[in-house]
Amino acid sequence: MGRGKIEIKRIENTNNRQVTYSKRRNGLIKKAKEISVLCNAKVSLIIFGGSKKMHEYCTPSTKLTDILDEYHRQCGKRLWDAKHENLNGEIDRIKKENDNLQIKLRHLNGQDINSLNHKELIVLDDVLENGLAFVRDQKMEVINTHRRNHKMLEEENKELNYYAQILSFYNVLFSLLLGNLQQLQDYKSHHHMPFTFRVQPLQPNLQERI
Amino acid sequence: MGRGKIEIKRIENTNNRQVTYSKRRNGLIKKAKEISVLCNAKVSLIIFGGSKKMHEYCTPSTKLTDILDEYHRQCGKRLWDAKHENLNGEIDRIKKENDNLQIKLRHLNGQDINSLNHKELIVLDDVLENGLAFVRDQKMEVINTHRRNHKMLEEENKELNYYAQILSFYNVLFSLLLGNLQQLQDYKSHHHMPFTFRVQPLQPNLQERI
DNA sequence: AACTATTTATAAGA
DNA sequence: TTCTTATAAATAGTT
Repeated sequence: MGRGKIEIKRIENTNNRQVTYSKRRNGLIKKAKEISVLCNAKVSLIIFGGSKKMHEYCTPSTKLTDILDEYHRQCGKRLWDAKHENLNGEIDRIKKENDNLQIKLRHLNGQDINSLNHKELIVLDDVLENGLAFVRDQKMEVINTHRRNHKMLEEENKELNYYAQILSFYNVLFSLLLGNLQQLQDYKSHHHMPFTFRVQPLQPNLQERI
Repeated sequence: MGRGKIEIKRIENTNNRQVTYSKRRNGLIKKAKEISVLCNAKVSLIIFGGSKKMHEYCTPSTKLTDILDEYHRQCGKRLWDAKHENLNGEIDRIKKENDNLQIKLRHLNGQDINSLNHKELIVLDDVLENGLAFVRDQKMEVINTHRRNHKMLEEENKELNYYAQILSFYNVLFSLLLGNLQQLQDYKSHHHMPFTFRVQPLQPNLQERI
C-alpha cells in the first residue's frame, strides 16, 4: 500500500527503515485500539524498534498483569517463574532449617528421643553424664562426711569392745573372788572378827570413763 | 476500508463483532509480523476476543519474558512484584520464626541467660529446680542408708557404754575387794590357814559377751 | 513532516 | 465461516 509494492523483508536502508517503523508502528497501535473498541477485545501490544525506545498499547481499563495472568493460565508457559524459583528455593531452605531447630528443641525438652540418631544420642548422653557426675560428686561428699562420723564411732566402738573384754575378764575374776569373799565372811562371822575395806586408786584409763 | 466507513465504537451486533474481530485480528497479527521483519523490531502482541480464546504474536527468536524484562526495565512499572511481595513476606515471617527458635535453643544451652525475660527465667528455673530435686533425692537416699548404719553403730555403742559403766563399777568394787583380799591373805598367812577359790556361775547377760 | 499514488485491509453482502 | 468486492485506510516513495 503505497506508491509501490514492497517485499516483506528487512529494509536495509537505515533511514527508510526508521521511517517505515515509525509509520507502521502508529498504524499498528491505531489498529490495536480499533479492534479493542470495535470488538470489545483485550489487547496488549509492546513494540521495540531499533532505537530501543519502547512503545506500548494496552486496552484501557485493563492491566498488563491481568493480560499476562490470563496468558499464563492459557499457555501454561511459565513467564516469571524463574524469578519466583529463587524465592521459593529460599523459602524451602529456611523452612528446612526451621524444622531442624524445632527437632533440636524437642530433643532438649526430652521429647521424641526415639527419633534421635546415634551421633545425637552420644551428645545428649554427654549432657546427662555431666549432670550425673554432679550428682555423684554430691553423693561422695555426703558419703565422706558420714564416713568420717562412722570412723569415729567405729574407733569408739573398738575401744569400748576392748573395755568389754576387760569387763568379761573382771567378771570371771569377780565371780571367783565372790566365792572366796563369802568364804571369808563366813569365816569372819564364825570367829566374830571385824571386817574393814581399804580403798585402792583406779587404773588411769578406766578412771576417765566414770 | 470496506464497503462503507464505520465509526470506531463497539459493534453491538454480536455476529458482526465476531466477524470483524476475526478479520481485524488477522490483520493486526499480519502487520505485527510485517513491522517485525521490515524494521527489525521486537513485537509482542496478545489479544483476547469475546470467546476468551487467546491469540498471540511474538517476534521470532525472541522470548516474551525478554520483552517483558525490557518493558519492566523501561517502564519502571512493577508487573509481577505483587506476587514477589507475597513470597518475600513469607520469607521474612519464616526467618523471624527461625530467629526465635535459635534464641530458645541458646537459652536451653545455658547461653545468653541475660537476655531472658522474667517469665522465661521462671520456666528455666523450674527445669533446674527439678534437676536439683533429683540431686537432693539421691543425697537423702545416701544419708538414710548411712543413718541406718550409724544408728546400729550408735545402739551398739550405747550398749557398750552401759557395759563400760558396769566395768567402772566393777573396777571400784574390785579395787575395794582387792584391799580386803590382801587383808584376807595377810590374815590367812598369819594364821597359816589354807585359802581355796570357789567358782560361781557368771551373770547371764555378761556370760554372752565372753 | 506532508503529499499522493498505490497497495492493503476490511465491511457488507452473498 | 469463507469468498467477493467496493471502498476505506495505510503507507512507500516523493517532495
